[in-house]
Amino acid sequence: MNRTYQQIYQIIRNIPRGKVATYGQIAALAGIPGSARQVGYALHSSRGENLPWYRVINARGEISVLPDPQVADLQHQLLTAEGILFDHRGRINLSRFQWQPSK
DNA sequence: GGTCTGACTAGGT
DNA sequence: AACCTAGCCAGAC
Repeated sequence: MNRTYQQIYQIIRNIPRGKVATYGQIAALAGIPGSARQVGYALHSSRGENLPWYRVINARGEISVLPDPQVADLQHQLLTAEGILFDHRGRINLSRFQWQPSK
């Protein structure tokens, strides 16, 4: 595993309970702004890492289209269990629930 | 080593 | 607000 992936994982581990972060946000924090896709890839190849992967969502506040719909369902449950609310279209209010590091 | 794919995003329409 | 497009770059083949 390379250093960038480790940074990505470390950042995700820092997302506090009850908050979410976007792929692009994590990419920027990991020093690879504009490379949100790589964050998605890092997650995809991270099964086994001890990560709150479910706190990572896309920039529109939605659970991304995942390879496995059951995983998306699980993600929805886990977030709800932390007190994060979804609107009737399945979207999270980012201005309310997005993690604001160092602020 | 060229091409294609995709847990994405910002910007334009 | 929804849809389209170009840009993105690590893996898979």
